[in-house]
Amino acid sequence: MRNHREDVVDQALRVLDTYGLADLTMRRLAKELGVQPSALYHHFPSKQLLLAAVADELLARGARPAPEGTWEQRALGRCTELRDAMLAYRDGAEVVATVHAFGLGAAAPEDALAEAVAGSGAPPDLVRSATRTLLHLVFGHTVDEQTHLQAGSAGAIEDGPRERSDLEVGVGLVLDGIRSRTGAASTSRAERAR
Amino acid sequence: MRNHREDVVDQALRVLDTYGLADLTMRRLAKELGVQPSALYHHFPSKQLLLAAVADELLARGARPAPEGTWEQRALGRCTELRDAMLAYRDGAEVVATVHAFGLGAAAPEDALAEAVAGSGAPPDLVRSATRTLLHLVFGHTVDEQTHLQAGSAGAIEDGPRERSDLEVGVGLVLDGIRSRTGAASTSRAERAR
DNA sequence: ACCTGAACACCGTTCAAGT
DNA sequence: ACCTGAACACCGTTCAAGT
Repeated sequence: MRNHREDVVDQALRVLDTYGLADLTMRRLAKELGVQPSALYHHFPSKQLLLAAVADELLARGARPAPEGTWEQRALGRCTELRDAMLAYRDGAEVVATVHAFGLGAAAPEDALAEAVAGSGAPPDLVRSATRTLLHLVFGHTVDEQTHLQAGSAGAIEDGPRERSDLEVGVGLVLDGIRSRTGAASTSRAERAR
Repeated sequence: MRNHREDVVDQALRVLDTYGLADLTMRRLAKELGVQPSALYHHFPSKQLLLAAVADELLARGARPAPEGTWEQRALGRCTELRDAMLAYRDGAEVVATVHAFGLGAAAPEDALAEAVAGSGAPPDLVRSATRTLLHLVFGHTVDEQTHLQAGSAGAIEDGPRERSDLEVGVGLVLDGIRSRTGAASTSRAERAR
């Protein structure tokens, strides 16, 4: 029955998707792996760090080839890539958002988004702020969306299209904001606005 | 020892601020009130609904008089009001964000922000999307900020100013985005962008 | 390197019964 | 209306010991 780290993460993702985050407990996961709960601590020092690995793997599985086009199209592409990756697993958005709130999780998704935003030509400080703004927006929106999708799974009328456009509108507002700061005036207005 | 609903919420806020969200358990709260854990279920049907009442009270205590000025100034005022209210209690941002993610909590804070955003003259759909965008931004940012503030309380160098400006930059980007959609072209570009 | 067995110190919630 | 007492079905984590 000897498991490796990857087996544990893989089974955790399976438990998450099947039973939800509330049932993704160390004991439940151990049982599913045919092992004692204490055995998990050979692979991860805490549940929190196990969850971080789960979030990283979840996002890695939803990764897409780098988007092409204008920087706006690439930024929007990265945002929807994140959204779709989180929606692909039950409670995926909550897992990723929680891990991020604890300051854990890989930096790759944020870096990829920052690369696209940097394409605007904005100064580094603004790129950093704008990237974090977009990340918060995608996380918050997707947690909401997933909650409603999962709660309303019994409902007849699906409000998927409205949700989708809602994220795109939000991202669009931020991208417009970046453009309005980097486009017209070459005076460092963003610097003084602090 | 007979407690009312408000006594329970008040004590919960005290426990939250003193020991943090992880220690705000039904059993701990009951002990602090000099009561059996089961007694709390006379006042609230579940911990989740107790937390919702705690989040509402926390925001109510941080409420400020309606801000004046342009709609941008009023919107920013509402965002910083929310931020400051959450930062006033230990783990306040996490409590409010969690309650909101579960679809609970009062609508008043969102309504107040929506009122300011509506001052832009944007169509109702855009006001709704922009308001939710700002809310996600404020929650996400403040959870991050509070995590860092509490984690780095032992550190010598405080990065408060950078954090503060970071939220204001993010909000500014969104407000600029709204203006760019409602200002120049009166053609309903926002409608077609869906 | 990976796991067992047993324990420690907790959880949220229910329910019959008391005043 | 508000609370007690007791129970049910769980948690995350530690640690000595096994192979």
